[in-house]
Amino acid sequence: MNDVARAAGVSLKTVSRVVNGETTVAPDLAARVRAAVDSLDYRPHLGASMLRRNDRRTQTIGVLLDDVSHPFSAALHRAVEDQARARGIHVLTGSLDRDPVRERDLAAAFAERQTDGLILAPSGEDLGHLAAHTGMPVVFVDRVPIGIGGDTVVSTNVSGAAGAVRHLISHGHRRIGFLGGHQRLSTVRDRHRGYQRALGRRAGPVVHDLHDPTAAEKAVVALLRGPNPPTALLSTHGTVTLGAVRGLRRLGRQHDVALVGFDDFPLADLLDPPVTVIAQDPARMGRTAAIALFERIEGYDGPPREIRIPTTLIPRGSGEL
Amino acid sequence: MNDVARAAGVSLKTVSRVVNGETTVAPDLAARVRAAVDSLDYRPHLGASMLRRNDRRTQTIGVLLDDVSHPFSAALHRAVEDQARARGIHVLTGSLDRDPVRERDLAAAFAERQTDGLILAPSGEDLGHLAAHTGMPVVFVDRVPIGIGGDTVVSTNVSGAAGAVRHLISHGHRRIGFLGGHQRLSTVRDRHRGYQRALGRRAGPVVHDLHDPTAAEKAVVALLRGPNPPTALLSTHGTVTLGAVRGLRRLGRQHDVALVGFDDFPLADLLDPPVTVIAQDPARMGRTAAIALFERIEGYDGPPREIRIPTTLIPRGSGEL
DNA sequence: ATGAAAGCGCTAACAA
DNA sequence: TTGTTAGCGCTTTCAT
Repeated sequence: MNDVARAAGVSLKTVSRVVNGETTVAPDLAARVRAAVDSLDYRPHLGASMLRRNDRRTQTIGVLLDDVSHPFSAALHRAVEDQARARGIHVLTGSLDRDPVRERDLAAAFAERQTDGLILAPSGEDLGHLAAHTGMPVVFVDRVPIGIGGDTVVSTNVSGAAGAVRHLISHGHRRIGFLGGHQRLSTVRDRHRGYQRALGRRAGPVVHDLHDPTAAEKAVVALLRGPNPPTALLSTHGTVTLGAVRGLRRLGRQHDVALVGFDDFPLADLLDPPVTVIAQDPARMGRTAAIALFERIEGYDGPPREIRIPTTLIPRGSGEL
Repeated sequence: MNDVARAAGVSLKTVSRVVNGETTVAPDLAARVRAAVDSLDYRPHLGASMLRRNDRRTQTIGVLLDDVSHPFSAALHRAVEDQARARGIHVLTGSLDRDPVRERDLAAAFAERQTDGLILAPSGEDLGHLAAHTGMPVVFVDRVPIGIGGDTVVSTNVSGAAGAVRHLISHGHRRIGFLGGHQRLSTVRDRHRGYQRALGRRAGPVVHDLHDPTAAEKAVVALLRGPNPPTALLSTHGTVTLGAVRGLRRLGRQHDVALVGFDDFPLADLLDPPVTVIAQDPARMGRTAAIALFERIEGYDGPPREIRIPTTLIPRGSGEL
C-alpha cells in the first residue's frame, strides 16, 4: 500500500480509502490510485486489514461435516456455500469421519483462523470444550450435540421413521426389521424411537451399528435366514439401504421382502423393484443452518433453537410389497 | 498475549515462545504461561502471527471445483483434504458452476486471504489474469487451462474414449453415437477426439452440449427414432450417462442398444442391464494434484507438468450387447 | 478532502 | 534463558 501511495503521489490513507470504496476521495486522485494499483499488481491483505478493523470479521465461516464426499454432506455443504456467497462470505471445510479428536482439533484450528462462525455435524461425543474454546457462534446440523446448547437443524427423524413403519403396516406387514447405523448418533436413536413408537410392543428384530453396505448386506441375509424372519425392513441410512438392497437380491427376495430406507439416491427409481425412501432434504438443512448462523453472527441473541426439517416418504415399489 | 504475559508474570515474548513450542523456556515459566493461557482462554491469532512471520504461510489452500456437491468434485475435494490434513493445512472451497466470473472473483478473494496455493478445475475461459493477479502456485485438475501454463492433472480422456469405442466395435457395433457435454471443455473435446480416432471416417452421429440428464434423455430418443440410428452409444459424463439410461428405457431399447459412459456410479451394477463405464479416479486426481501443489509451495520450480491419471473400462453388460 | 500518527497481535532481530 | 524494540499491512483517530 505504501508503494501504491508513492506511485500515485498520495498518502497511504488515501490509497486505503480508494481500496475500500470510500466516496470522499477526489475523482482524479482516485483514478491515479487505481492506475497505480493496476500497474503494481497490488492486492489488499485481508489479514492485515482485519487485524486493525473494528468489526474484526474475516468474512469466513467453517463447515465441519462427516465426509465432504458423502452425498448428504456434499449437498448440505453446497447449500451452505450458496448462502455464504450471497453474503460475500467464504467457507473453510473439513471432514470429521465422526472422530471427536478431529472435531476438537479442527474447531480449534478454525477458531485460530478467526472464522466468524461454524456449522458442525457433531460427532456424538461431549462438546463442552467448544463453548469456552472457540468463542464464535456455532450451529449444529443433522445431529443434536451433547454437552452444549446451540441452534440445531435436524430432520424429523422420529416422525419420519414412524411414518415409514405405519406405511409398511398399512401394506400388511406385522414383523418389521430395523437396520441401524451407529447407535451413538442421535439420528439413529431418534429413528429407532420412531420405529418403536409405531410398532409398540410388536417391534421386530433390531440390528444396530451397521457402518457400511457390506455389514448391512450380511445383516439382512442373517435376519432372513434366521428364525421368525421379518417381512419388511426399515433402514436408517443411505449406505445401509444400499447394503439391504444387495442382501435382498442375493437371496432373491427383493420382490418378496419390503424395504424402506432413509435417504434418497439417484437411481432408486430404476432399480427392480424401485426403492421406497424417506428422503431428507440436506440442501434445505444447509440453507437453514447457514441462515441461522448468519443471524447469530449479526448479533441475534435469542435462546437456542431446534429447527426440524421435514422428511418425505417417496413410495416407489419396494415399500408397497 | 499481553494479558497472558501479565498473568504469568513474564514478558510477552516468553508467552510467544511457549505458544510456539520453543524449547528454550525454563519449565517453571512455561508451566506458569500455560496455566495463564488456560485460565484466560487465550487463543493465538494466526492472522497476526502470519503477518509478522518470515515464511508468511497461512497453512491454507483454496480448492475451486465445478460443484462441491457433484460426486466427482466431492471425491476429488475429499482426497485433497486428506493430503492437506496430513500436512496440517486447511482448505477453503468454492463451487464455480463453470462460471468464468466466479472463477476470477473467487481466485482473487482467495489471493486476498493469502492462501498458500490453489487447486482449480478451470472453467474453460482464458485464465491469463491468474498469473499476475494471484501470485500463488496453482495446480489445475480435470481440465486443461487456457491462456496460462501450470501443473495439470487430467484423466486419460483420449485413450479412455478410444478404448471404449474399440470395445464396442469388438462387440460388433459399427454405428456408434457420441453424447457429449459442454463442447467448450477440454474433457469433452478430448473424449470426442478419442472417439474419432477409434472410428476414423466411420464416426456416427454426434450430439454436443448436453448439460443435464433430461437433455441427454431427449437426445437419445431423438437419435434412435431418427434415420440411420446408432446401435451403440458413448457418453462423456455421468449426468449424460444417466439420461441415456433413462432414454433407452423409455424406448424399451436398453437390452438392444449398447451403452458405455464415462464416470462410475454407485448402483451401476444393479441396473438392468448393468452399466458398463469408463471409470475415472477422482480421488487419485485430487491426491496427485495436492501433492503437486505442495511441491510447488515448498519451492519446486520445474517446468509445468501434465499428469495423466488412467481411466478404467468396467464391463458390466450394457457395453457388451 | 487529505494526511500524520498510533496501534491491531504477533514475531524477528538483537541485547542483556 | 529472558526481555526489548521495531515493524508486518492495514485502519483508526484525530488534525489540517
